[in-house]
Amino acid sequence: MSWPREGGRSGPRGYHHGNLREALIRAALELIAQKGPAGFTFAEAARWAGVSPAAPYRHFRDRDELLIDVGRRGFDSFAVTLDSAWRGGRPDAFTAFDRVGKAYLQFAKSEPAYYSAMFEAGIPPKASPPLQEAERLVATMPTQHRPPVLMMTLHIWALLHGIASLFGRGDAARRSFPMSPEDLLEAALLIYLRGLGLSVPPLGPGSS
Amino acid sequence: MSWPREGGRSGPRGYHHGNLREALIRAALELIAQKGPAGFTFAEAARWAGVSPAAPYRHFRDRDELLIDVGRRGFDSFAVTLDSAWRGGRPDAFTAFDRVGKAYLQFAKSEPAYYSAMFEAGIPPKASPPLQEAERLVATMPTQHRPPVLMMTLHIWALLHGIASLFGRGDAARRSFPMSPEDLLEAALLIYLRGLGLSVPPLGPGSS
DNA sequence: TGTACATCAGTGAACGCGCGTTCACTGATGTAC
DNA sequence: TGTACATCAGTGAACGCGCGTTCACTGATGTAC
Repeated sequence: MSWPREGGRSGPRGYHHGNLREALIRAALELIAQKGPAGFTFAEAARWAGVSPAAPYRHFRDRDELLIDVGRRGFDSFAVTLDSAWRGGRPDAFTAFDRVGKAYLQFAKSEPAYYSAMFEAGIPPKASPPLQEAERLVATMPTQHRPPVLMMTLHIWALLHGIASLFGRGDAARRSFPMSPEDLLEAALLIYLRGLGLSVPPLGPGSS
Repeated sequence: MSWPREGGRSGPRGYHHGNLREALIRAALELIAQKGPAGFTFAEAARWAGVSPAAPYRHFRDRDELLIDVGRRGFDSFAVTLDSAWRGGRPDAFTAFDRVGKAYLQFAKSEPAYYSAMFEAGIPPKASPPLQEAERLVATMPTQHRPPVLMMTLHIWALLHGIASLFGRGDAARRSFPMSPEDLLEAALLIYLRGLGLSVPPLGPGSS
């Protein structure tokens, strides 16, 4: 919380906002989190930033350009989060990958606006971060047991996205069940990897 | 294609539409397929049905009531589709379940409007059809190998929803990869069930 | 079979609203000399 | 260090638009007798 001239109107702000571009992006995130990607308007973002409705046009050509910028930042931040959870694959590939999976769910929960801007606003995901992480896991497997890397990657991505979308969202779209998304994910990963012939830690309480 | 007085203006239609409620629902489906659940408007649905903007109020209290009706019909139709794919679990549970999974993907692809109205419009899914189908599969397993039924059910639902959302949608949100969603699903199911200790048919070409 | 009447399912005009977008403008900031 | 000026980043008024919604209305349909 240390960006200059933040939205809190602390002190005289003067004619120039100082950091309107950032303020608009944060406003968009706030509004998307509240009403979904389609429910956010340019005018409301301007109002939220305490600025006239014409001001955003100094920074974004139109509403879509702002939305795309939000999505792009989401992917960047997502990639950093997952990459840092991997921690060089230590102490072993499965543990590291489980961490990545949980970071994925955590991101979907704590940044629902980013998540829906990325996966529901129709923005092409370029090189999707989860793909790269899954490939890392496969690369640690013994060659003879190694399944088609793309297939396995897509399986795990689909599983993560499914769990995150159905059970792990931080917004109103969440469905609630007696199991936490994290436990659900860990169990599914163990079962899936065992099905591939890997020896994985036993499934049980306290393993998370 | 045999509903009375369809939108095609064939012959004199007269003052009364004849089947406006149905026409509005079909208009909503068309518009949702084009622009997503948030992009459809009451007024445009009326225009699409060839009727004045006030007419829909004779059949739906407001826009939301129409959307909820669409979602409800989607769930009904979804349940019928999956149920019929199960075909009493014949000739064996795995084959039947694979059929259900493919019917799931097929539904998401051929009815993207229903699918997004059901899972993205914030409508509570009540008793979700996929849950019931997964429970049927678990019920056929030998007792000693039977995993927690709810867990397995949620795993498979998440996998289906993930594959459908990321790779198998019929609308613009689809991502393309060299593997078909159906092959992806079948392989994932086999690996997962094998991970649970079930003996399943070998994975190979021609198995779909 | 006809007629009178109630009800149903539309019309179309009107309203207030918020949005996206433009325009000429102006206060604030940075820079050359 | 001061001053003149260019550029930047806002203002606020205005526009046309489509939406949701209401209203009194009217044509079409069904029904009692």
